[in-house]
Amino acid sequence: MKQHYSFSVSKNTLKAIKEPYFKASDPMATERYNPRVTEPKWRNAWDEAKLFETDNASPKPKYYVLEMFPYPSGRIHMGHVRNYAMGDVVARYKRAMGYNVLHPMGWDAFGMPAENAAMQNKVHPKEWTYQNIAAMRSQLKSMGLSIDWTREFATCDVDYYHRQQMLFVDFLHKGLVGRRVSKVNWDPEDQTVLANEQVIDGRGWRSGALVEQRELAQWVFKISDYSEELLDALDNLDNWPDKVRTMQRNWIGKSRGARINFPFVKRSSIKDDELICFSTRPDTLYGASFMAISAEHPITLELAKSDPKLLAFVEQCRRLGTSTADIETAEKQGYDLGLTVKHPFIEGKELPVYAANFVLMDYGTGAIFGCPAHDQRDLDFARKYGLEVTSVVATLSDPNTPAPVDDIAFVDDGVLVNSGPMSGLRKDEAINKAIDVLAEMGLAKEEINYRLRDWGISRQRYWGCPIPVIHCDDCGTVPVPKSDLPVKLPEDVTFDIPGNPLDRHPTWRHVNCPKCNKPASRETDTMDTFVDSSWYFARFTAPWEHEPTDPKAANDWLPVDQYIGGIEHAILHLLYSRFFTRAMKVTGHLNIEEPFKGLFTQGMVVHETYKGEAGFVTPADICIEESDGKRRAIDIASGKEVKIGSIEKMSKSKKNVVDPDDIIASYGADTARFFMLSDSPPERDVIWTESGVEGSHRFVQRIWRLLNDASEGFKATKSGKGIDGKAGEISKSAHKTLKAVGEDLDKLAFNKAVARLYELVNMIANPISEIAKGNADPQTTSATKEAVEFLIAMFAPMMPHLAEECWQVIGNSGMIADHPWPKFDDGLVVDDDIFLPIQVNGKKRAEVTVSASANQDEIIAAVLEMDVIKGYLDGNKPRKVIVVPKRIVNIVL
RNA sequence: GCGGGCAUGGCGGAAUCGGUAGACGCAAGGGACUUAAAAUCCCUCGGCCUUAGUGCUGUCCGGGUUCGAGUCCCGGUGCCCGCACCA
Repeated sequence: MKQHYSFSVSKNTLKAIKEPYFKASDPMATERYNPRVTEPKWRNAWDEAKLFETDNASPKPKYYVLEMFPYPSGRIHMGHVRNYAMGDVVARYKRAMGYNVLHPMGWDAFGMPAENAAMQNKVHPKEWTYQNIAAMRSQLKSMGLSIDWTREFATCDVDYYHRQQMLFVDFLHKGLVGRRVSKVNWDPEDQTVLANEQVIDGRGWRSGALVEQRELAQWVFKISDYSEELLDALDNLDNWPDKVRTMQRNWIGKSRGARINFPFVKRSSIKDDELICFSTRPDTLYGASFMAISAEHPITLELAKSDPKLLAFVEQCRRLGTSTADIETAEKQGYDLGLTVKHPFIEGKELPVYAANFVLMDYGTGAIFGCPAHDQRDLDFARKYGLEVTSVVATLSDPNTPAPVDDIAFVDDGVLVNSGPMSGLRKDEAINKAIDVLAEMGLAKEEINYRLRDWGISRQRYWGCPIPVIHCDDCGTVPVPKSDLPVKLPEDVTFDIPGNPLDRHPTWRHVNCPKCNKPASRETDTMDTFVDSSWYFARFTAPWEHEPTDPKAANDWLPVDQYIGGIEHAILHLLYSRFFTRAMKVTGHLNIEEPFKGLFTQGMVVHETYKGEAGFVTPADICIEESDGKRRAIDIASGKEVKIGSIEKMSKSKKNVVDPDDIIASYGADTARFFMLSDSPPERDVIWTESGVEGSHRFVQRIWRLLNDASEGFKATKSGKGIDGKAGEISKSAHKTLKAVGEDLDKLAFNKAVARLYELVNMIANPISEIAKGNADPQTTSATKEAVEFLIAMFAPMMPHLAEECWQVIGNSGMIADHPWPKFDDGLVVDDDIFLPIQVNGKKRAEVTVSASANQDEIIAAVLEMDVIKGYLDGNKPRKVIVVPKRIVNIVL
């Protein structure tokens, strides 16, 4: 039996929900709202009406809202609740606004955890995954999301990965896929390859193991061909957070410079005539004092064959890790190769060539010229090996003297000096000039370099989409013909030893070559799971199609109008999806470039941590006591006090997770959803607190009580606008709130919308009480009923079940989920009288209420007549009176 | 190191274009109702003050622009996020 969320304050509330509650003094009083009964009831009603099933053929304008689909880990967590609550508000709001809304759900279902579970628990990954999906689907359904479940799929469904294999084959034919033997990041723990994007601080993003470098034949998607386009198009994604765009820009890492040839002078045994390097600062060539090439550079490797000491140096560089700590502590090291090159500008000058540990083989050409005065790494290196340091850039403040360089290189903008044709030019001009001059000499050309590498997708795993390719000794790699697709995963596999089960399967890999029919073997690598999530949003538009997409449906629905998910996908998933959409355009599956028009990255759900003698304690086992203004956490089981620790992201290791199931069982889905939308701005982290949930739940009960108490009065009245007096005020508040909440929801400012709902309820609470007592006049009752209808419509996207129940209780027919968003009256959102603060010399001293039609002179006259103001004026005339219409009056003495 | 962001009561946060700082919620304190508790309702709630006011002060710190600055500009401090030996 599940223990409910046990805080001292909440116990009574929980008890009260379980038992009907009556006011002691009034046996006729309203029963408490019981979400356990009403929530399932309304979910059934929506299902039966097929309210959220989306028709592609509907003539209404389309709106596609999508939350990043979950990995089926087993149970949903609060982060999911927050994510899907936000998406559901948008979906329901847009639906009410008259859009044909597509709001689907699926499962990012391939991946390592299923294989880990298979190894640990002797359960097949497929079984484990589908069980988890079933459990999580039922949890998500209990949230009351307006999802079209008829479009649901999991990426591990054969139906889905079949289409992914079709896409792969199409990409292959269009030259978007390559096969390369290359150095790859090998995760020794997971025994698989990782993309650069999946290596964080030199460790596998999932396993945390130190990544090794290995040579492997890899399938790659040629994302780097799209570097420029992916970069340029970011400028137009103006409904994306700047932060994400910046991160992608940096990741693509464009830099402009020159590819420069340095002819060898002393060339030893090597056959190359020249050393080619890349530099973004060719302007500083006059300050060059050495050349450095990577330990992995072909010239280094060639020389190392006959030089044991050099070979030792190369191996030492390889051993050096790639983690942050290693890089920061690593000293610049080099090995003099005994070669020299000719300086392109300075007659007779030769530069020595070193192999160096700080030069990367996979950026630029793996070779650089060292200009110590204007590059910190080069300076460190030069100081260590006693090389000359020649400053050739002057500061802007002293443009004739080379900037002095001691331990810190001068890298800022400046004026070139002692630099031949570049002398006297500013940095940027000098770079252009250098490229021009070198180009004329035939020694260089302009070059753009990108940091972005091709996307290696081969994974030596079982639980992924098989790469539909066959290796034939005679024909090479042959794609599986489309008529032979899908290449299904075999189910009879074992996980008792590490490595890829597909590799050791007795029969699966043996096939005949589709071209020559001789015995051949299947590719046993599967695709990186990021491939699965790179096009699922397109599949949702027509998941029934035989082809990967129905291009018309895809073009009609895409791009996704509002995509919502975590910032952690800012680079990987979002960049891959942008590439995939382009690749799908090239292969005719759709005709757009960008998959996501609007992107919103929501913050995490965080919670306090509690630490006892035996480690972290979960919040469900804690009771918070408060006395003398101090909060203490008590472990319920032992009765001992535990330490209240820092606020952290909810995680199993910190044991600070709150199970959504418990919350929904105790308070209902609406309370959980409403709390997730309250208080914190959605892009920021939200702190889960029990008292906060209590507050949301109080609001639920308060609305219910108010509307129930007055339900007879409402049923007997038609709703309408109030003209004057109390009724007029109520209508103004209601219409103003309606306008403001609409604007807030358009901006996804859920926390502000929530605050306005509280304000409106505070405003109409008294009139509702009067109606309940039978004391209200008909006009007030009518205006209040309209305000209540607005209120229900406004919180319906946030608390959909409560909204239906309330809609019914005030005597309205139909379902609010199917009701259009109300329209505010322009005349009611402007005030007749305007309240103006009055400042004297910029400090607030008084206030005045004037008619909205009053002109500036009338306002000034009225203000100057006020006794308070006369007191400040002391008989003098003000030097100046500033009236900002509808804002403020400021009198300057 | 490079790039980006943030800083407002006891707490989460509001404050549209430079115009009443602290909406709304939480917590806290007081009161009503009750045999009692819970629930509910009402009140107080940035700080300071022998003058309680038409008072002073207050949005990380120091300057500036302005009739007026949480908001804009310059300089600094602290924290957070991303990338990182990228030539």
